[in-house]
Amino acid sequence: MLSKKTKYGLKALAYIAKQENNDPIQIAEIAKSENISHKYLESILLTLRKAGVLSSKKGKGGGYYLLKAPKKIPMTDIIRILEGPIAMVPCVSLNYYEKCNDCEDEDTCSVHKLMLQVRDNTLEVFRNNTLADIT
Amino acid sequence: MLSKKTKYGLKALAYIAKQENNDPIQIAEIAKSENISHKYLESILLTLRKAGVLSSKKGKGGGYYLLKAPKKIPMTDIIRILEGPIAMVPCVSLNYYEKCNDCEDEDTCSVHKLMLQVRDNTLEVFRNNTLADIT
DNA sequence: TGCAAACCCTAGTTTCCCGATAGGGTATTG
DNA sequence: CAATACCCTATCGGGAAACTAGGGTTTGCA
Repeated sequence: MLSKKTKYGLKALAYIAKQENNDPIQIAEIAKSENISHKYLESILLTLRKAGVLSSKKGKGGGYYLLKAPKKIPMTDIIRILEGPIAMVPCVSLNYYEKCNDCEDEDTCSVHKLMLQVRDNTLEVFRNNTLADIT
Repeated sequence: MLSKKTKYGLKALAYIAKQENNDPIQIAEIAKSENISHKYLESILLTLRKAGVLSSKKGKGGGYYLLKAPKKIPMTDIIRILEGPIAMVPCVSLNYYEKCNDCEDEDTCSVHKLMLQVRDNTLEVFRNNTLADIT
């Protein structure tokens, strides 16, 4: 299941990407439009800023804006920042690999093989979609 | 992320399906072989039994056995029993649909469109794999 | 018949983390 | 300098996930 953090983050990014120009958008505006708690959204945008997807401008007239063109931002990046691993099991994760402590051999593990297929398919969807595609 | 419940359940089912004949297998044997807590595995197998995937035999020499041939048991069934919805968001779930309370129109929702693609791809993997494929 | 093997079942308990809030700090504009 | 808006850390409640406890019931075999 997708966390609300990821969902809200995606919606917020889509909202920002939807703008004509790249002027900073205020948290309050996004929060109101997308029905997200102001404070919670703030923490999510902060995460995206630290990860280098967004940048911000302080003070009056400030807000958040994209650092790259929406077309240049693949879903894989955003999902990994907000949700973490794309794989359903750590032992098939590319970026967050972790060995299972209950199974000895991954090559013969029944779950491993199956989840590898799921990961590959999901990854393809996220790779073929950029922020521009979901606006 | 896949829950341990699902992971353990899949491993246990694969173990049972791997047997030559369909003689009952004891919980203890599976638990030991797959490094799963006996009691926890017991509750998982119980779920699978109630869902009609497994049946059991009580008393000495008893255990769990499959009700259908592994080839006839698609992954979709097992995943839905153990994990619940396959979709990452309730609003794109076939079997567990639920409307988002934060978004008004699903057709214009950026998250909705994306997650629909993911669901379709994941579903295809689970439909094309039966228990026989993961043994 | 009786004991031991195994499953049956309910109800905890513990741990973890998600979602959200609080409360201030800091920079910028006019 | 005052209002605006982002910056940052800490905390907290609730709920689910991952087991655990403790018995009950059925069955096979000596």
